[in-house]
Amino acid sequence: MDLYRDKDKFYVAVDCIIFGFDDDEKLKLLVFNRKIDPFKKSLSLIGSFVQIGESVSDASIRILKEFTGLQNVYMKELKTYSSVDRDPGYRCISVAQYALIRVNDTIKTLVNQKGAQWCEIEDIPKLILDHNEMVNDSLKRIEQITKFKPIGFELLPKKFTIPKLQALYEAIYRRKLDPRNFRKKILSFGVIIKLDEKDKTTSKKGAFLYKFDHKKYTILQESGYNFEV
Amino acid sequence: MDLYRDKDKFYVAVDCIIFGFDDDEKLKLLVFNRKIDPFKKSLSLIGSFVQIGESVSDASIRILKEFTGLQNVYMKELKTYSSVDRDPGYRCISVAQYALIRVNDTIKTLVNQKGAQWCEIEDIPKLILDHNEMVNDSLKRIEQITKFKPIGFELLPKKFTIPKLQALYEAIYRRKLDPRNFRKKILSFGVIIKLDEKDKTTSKKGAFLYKFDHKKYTILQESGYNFEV
DNA sequence: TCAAAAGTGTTCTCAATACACCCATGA
DNA sequence: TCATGGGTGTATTGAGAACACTTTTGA
Repeated sequence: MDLYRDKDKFYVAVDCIIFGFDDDEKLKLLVFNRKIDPFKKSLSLIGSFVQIGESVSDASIRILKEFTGLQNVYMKELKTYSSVDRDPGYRCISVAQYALIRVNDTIKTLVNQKGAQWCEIEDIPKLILDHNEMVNDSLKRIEQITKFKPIGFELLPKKFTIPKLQALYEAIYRRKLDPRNFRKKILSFGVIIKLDEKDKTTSKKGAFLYKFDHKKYTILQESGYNFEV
Repeated sequence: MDLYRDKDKFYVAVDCIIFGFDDDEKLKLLVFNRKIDPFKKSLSLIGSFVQIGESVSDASIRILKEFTGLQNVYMKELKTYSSVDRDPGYRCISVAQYALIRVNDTIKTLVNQKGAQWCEIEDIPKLILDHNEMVNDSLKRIEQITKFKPIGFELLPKKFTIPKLQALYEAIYRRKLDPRNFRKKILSFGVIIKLDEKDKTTSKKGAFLYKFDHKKYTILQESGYNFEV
């Protein structure tokens, strides 16, 4: 006996809003150039159908790995998109997930091989279905979260300078920040460690490199210092 | 040709975490006494399968109306629960939604007729599947949101006193608040209007009644005063 | 020597907190 | 008249915002 036999079933998809940060200090979005139907030759987020033997989050981890080779990425659920007519072809519910990654050459190569590309946040093209809405909703969410949680470290290399970190936050907030206040606030979190090296690629004087203190961050989080939204 | 024919399909459910606030100044959760299989005689959240012709949010509005008679309720998506083994019987993805409502006698009667009941937040029984997890996640979320958004008004009658509103916030935060500071902060939002009436049911002196200024609230929200998380 | 980015300190304002007494009234 | 809950004001603290100059060094 199937108790649920008269219930409707749905295709369930995940769509990933993947933000990348590169040396050019601009926030980018990963978009996919569709080579097959449906929506051949259009742009979309990267996504996939959820398979019966995986959770929604498993599915998003799977496709993120496929397109970028990355695992253990900062990725969170945004919300579900389920309007009856959101996909005119098929009744499909999508769970949007946003992720933040640091872009390097390996990733760039893989992304290209997969037929995807990075586009600038200030200049996002028309995407299929409700994907532009998903991007806008994610941007809002990330702005909110960075107010309470030092989130940007996922997007930077292991060693980074404070001016680089500031550039990242400016890209996320889309406005300029005061360098003195920014430095003060970031250091007050107490989760970055100053190194003895300098990065001289962007100035003659050179800027000190820092690293993220994962241990301290974990301890802070666990001791009730709750950033999470 | 069905492009998606080889893709898996899922039962999709909504489960509603409905918080109610009553004259006894305690926050309550609406739970359902299951009279049929699966999980006959267990307690669960109220929920339903999403139907092919409705969105997830439509489904939650539908069942909230069925159990409480209410429409236009403050209800938000929490997140999806999709572990492969979350429901041992069937592969089902659930989207949890939380809602805040004010309890009155009409609602109490309807809730009882439907085989549901209110239980105190401090003393939530074992619920089926991952429903206890959903409740805990909602409580955290609501606590977060009330920090930035004057949310509690949904839970009070049209006319209310400041001490009542404070009792509600104390129920949500599960701690005592200072009456002077609370009053100052609430009034500083500028979204409640003092009336000429007093409520004398809880004290001899009586407390002034206030009403929520929906117009002003909407204007504030629209003019970029973004409370939303 | 100078252009260009890195680094530093102080003041001001505002919001959050802590805290104690008077008021009005029905019983 | 008094017990009960309603209502008010002030001082303190800390975080965030505004703001200008010095340092370093390769070109």
